[in-house]
Amino acid sequence: MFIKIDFESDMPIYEQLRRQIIKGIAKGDLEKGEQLPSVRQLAEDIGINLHTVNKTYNILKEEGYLAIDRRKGAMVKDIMPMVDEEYINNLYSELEYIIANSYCRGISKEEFLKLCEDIYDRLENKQGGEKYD
Amino acid sequence: MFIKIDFESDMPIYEQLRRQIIKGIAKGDLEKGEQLPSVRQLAEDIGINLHTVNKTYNILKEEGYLAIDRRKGAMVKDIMPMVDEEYINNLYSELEYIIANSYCRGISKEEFLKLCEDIYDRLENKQGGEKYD
Amino acid sequence: MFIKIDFESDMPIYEQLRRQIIKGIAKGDLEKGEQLPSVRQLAEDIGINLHTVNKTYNILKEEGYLAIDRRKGAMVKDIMPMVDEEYINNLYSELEYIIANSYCRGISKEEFLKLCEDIYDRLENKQGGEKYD
Amino acid sequence: MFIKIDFESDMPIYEQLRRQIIKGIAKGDLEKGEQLPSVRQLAEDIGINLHTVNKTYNILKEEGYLAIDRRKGAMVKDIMPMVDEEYINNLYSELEYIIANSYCRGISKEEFLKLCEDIYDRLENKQGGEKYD
DNA sequence: GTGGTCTAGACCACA
DNA sequence: GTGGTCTAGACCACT
Repeated sequence: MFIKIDFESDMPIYEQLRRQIIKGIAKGDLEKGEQLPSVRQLAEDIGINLHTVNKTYNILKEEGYLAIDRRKGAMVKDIMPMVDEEYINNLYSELEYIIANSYCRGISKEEFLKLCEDIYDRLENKQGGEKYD
Repeated sequence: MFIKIDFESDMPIYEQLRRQIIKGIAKGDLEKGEQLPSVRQLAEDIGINLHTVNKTYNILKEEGYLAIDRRKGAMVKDIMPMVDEEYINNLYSELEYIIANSYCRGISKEEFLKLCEDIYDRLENKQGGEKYD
Repeated sequence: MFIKIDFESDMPIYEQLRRQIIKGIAKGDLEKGEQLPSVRQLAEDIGINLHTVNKTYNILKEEGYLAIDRRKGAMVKDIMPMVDEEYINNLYSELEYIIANSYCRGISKEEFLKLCEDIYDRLENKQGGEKYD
Repeated sequence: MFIKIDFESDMPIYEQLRRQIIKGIAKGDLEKGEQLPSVRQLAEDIGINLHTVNKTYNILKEEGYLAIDRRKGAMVKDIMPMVDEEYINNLYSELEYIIANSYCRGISKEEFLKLCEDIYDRLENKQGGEKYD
């Protein structure tokens, strides 16, 4: 599994896990329709509590990333969650803060955009292709 | 004061306050060398406890945004904090997550970059010019 | 626990506690990776408020002495904090004052160096050997 | 005047001033019997409150560094304060902490002693000779 | 049970 | 008046 948890981070474990799964989906490491490890399995692999994995799965289900089937466990949805107004507002507010912070510290618009572009490009090229790394 | 706290938010008040002050500095609402309200004053204005404001001020001091002068209280530093390796790593990791999330939801690279560019432009034009709002 | 607080001292409790923990680490009373008492536990043992202990733990975390693990609470880091320029400058300035003060009062260079050497030797011999006290 | 105050420091101004005067005496910048600027004068020069200078002078008088004459103001005593048990205890405890901190961070005994020796040498050579700098 | 957050009120040091 | 410290007690998030 590609999950790495930093137990000394300020960020809750369930949130670290959530973000890594989303990154995994974006990168194509987790393909649409793919089944995720069971709560028990993943918890053991990472060395965290089973409830923590469960919490993450449920949040991702709420967000529309996962479907949870009683028999087959969690799987990546075929259709990704949509962009609603709330998402845009949060994104805007978050970016506003990040950019303000970077701007104050002297990171130019060009540098920042280049960084974002690189990250996007890496995603687009990796899509469904992590086997060729 | 230009501070708005969302008491329903999951984000701690001191962190909301911290971010708004950073945004305020980036926008030029708070100018370099400018004195901030006293912890008591600001706490009263916002309707929160003075310790919460104090915590925010101290974090911003640690980060290099504020200086706490024994005579005049908190003020915006003349020199903004630098970009160090830790900052870049955090920024990268944060953006990686945000972009993964947006990418999954179908926001194109162009849309995302446009959004960032707009935010940057708004900052650059506002800098030192909040009088013309 | 080996902590002794002087409630009459001008030095804040959290700072006394911080120094004693650092001394404890240096002496080997607290080993790398060792778990510290919970804030509540230590606060009760010492007879101070848990927030005061919490403050000390957080400062030591910032300094790189402790890691706060979400599962196990505070523990001594495996890798000690580095010496950076800021540390050297503070050390120099502090020693400059201490030596000036001692020099004025007639403490000779030899006496002073001997004192430092003794303290160093005591640390080096105690390291990992507090069982033989 | 050779005084530099850092208004953003955590150390109280009166204590910064006190330490710099002691350093000044040790270096010979202030000679025994020499008259110090008046409280008013020094306060104005440094840009601090007159009470703050007054507090420093009084502490240094208590410590035995200064004599305060109603007519001539403060002057450096001909005889420096002695080393008493309290002084030694404080010195020891302070050094113990400083050395523990340095030791943890990997500063070797030799490095530390060299640093102290350098500071001592610089004092001894400067004694009464700052004019030849 | 752990630490994190927030509130509240007190007292003190500093300037 | 300023921030710094300490106490106290409550609630919450996380595991």
